[in-house]
Amino acid sequence: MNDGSSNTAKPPPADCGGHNGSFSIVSWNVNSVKSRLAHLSDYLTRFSPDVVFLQEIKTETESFPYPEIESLGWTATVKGQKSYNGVAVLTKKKPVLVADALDIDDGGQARYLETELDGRRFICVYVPNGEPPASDPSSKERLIYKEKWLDALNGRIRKLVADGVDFVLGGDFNVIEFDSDVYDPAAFKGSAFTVQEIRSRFKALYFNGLTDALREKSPRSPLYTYWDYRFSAWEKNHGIFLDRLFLSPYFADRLTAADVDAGFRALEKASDHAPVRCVFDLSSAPEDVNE
Amino acid sequence: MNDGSSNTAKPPPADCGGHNGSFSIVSWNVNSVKSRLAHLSDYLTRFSPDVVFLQEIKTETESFPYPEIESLGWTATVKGQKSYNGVAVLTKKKPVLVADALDIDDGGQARYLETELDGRRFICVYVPNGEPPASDPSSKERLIYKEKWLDALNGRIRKLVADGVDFVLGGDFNVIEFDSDVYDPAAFKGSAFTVQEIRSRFKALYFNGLTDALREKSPRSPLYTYWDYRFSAWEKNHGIFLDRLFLSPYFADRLTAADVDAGFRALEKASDHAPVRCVFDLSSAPEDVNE
DNA sequence: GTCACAAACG
DNA sequence: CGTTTGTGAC
Repeated sequence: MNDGSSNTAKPPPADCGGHNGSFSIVSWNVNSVKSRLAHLSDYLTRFSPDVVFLQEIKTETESFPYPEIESLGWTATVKGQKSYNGVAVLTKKKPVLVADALDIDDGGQARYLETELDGRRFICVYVPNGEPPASDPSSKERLIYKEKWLDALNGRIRKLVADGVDFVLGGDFNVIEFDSDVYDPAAFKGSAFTVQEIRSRFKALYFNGLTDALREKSPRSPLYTYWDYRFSAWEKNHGIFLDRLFLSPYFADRLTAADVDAGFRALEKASDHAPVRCVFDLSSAPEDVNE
Repeated sequence: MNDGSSNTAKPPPADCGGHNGSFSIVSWNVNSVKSRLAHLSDYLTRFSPDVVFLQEIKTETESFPYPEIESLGWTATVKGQKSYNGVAVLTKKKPVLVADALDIDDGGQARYLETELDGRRFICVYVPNGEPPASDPSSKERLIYKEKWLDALNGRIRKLVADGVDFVLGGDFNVIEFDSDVYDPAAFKGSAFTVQEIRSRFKALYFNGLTDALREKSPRSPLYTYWDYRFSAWEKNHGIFLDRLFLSPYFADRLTAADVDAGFRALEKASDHAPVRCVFDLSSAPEDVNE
């Protein structure tokens, strides 16, 4: 069984929220921001993250619960869509909206949001799932879309790196990088989460010099961020590592901690994803700079 | 505006629940017993009624929430149906199921439940609405069904009275007896709630010597038990008196109180009907017996 | 299993 | 407005 005790949500350390140079960023696939408003408000109040990436808000931009989020002290930059997908970036100061889509012809699916604040980019992504619909299990259409989407993301990231931009790229990547990232690798063999066409495009992100914050710092093993609602997946700890925080070198050098707040998956009416968080010390030059 | 303050739910008097001969019966159209389980549990715990008539439980007999009701100390006798209608009688001791339908050919709509306990009958009814469907506003089919149903009910009641059976007949009668029983009589003129064919059949119940407990004892004026979910009907007190408790002479002679618990209509996620209650003193012979 | 949505009903 | 049912998604 899984009670999430090793990662149950707890009060923030005193240096959270930007004091003393501490800076924290969270990514959370909330599976409907309206249904998750109580949990999200609770998270914001307790951890006071500086930047929050939300995926699957499942509402249109105009219907985002701005009043509730703003009353807690955050401003929301939103790319919404009816029923499906939808991403948002919450920040304490109003950012510049750099882009609300990748350069891809996908009928305007709300999966990408790039914001800039104090010269840094905060990029929220919801990578396509890629599995065929139940009505047409042999269709490759969604897989091809996922491949194209990851190609476009790699193109964008390559450009930011080339331009020397400091950024954090977080979200639900819908990729199982290693067999050890899923409770039952055999069950996902050949799926859009594991096939070579997808894994290779995912790994290309690293070639741009990015660091996976959770892989770097989280003590959790196995490192899961998603547990299906069905089949008692949470109780059996049948999870998958899907949610990621990728750091450009500037942020990677200043990373102090990263973890999965699995306690939020244990709550009543939880999202099927837990929030993932990374913490930075932005107050001083990193240790290795002086070596 | 309507805050229900004159009838807000309050703790029961010390003699509730069968102590000292006090005996109480409630009728409540819950509009889905599953959706109303919290309110119903609250009601049962606070008022401890001896008999409860539920209408519009909107679930099949097997899907009734027996565990929750039984854990509170009641046994449920249920005539359920998928999606629509459905009636139940809750009692503290297991009753005999006398009938779960009237003698009428209606495709088995779950609208009638007659139980016997300690030689008394407790009869729960959900009278057909009778209004035509929106798709065919001139259809008389449902009105005719309502007429037939009330005829069958009258036949049944006549027989019980003739047999000298003591009983309480409670439920949602879907009849506006007098123009003063509705906030806007003009709006219901010619409707299946008020037309002569229905009112005359409804009034025939009285000819069997029954007493309307609420009309007899409730201080409420106007006496409403239903407020539409739409058009802010509750806030404007645009109500209708639809839910009734009819008493055979034995019960009428021992009636001590009857009222509408409108406070339950004021709650969040309320049913559109309030529970109606009558209280008896069954410990001694009634006053007028010795006169 | 938990979402969102669209009908139908009252 | 607030139920139920059905569909589709993940």
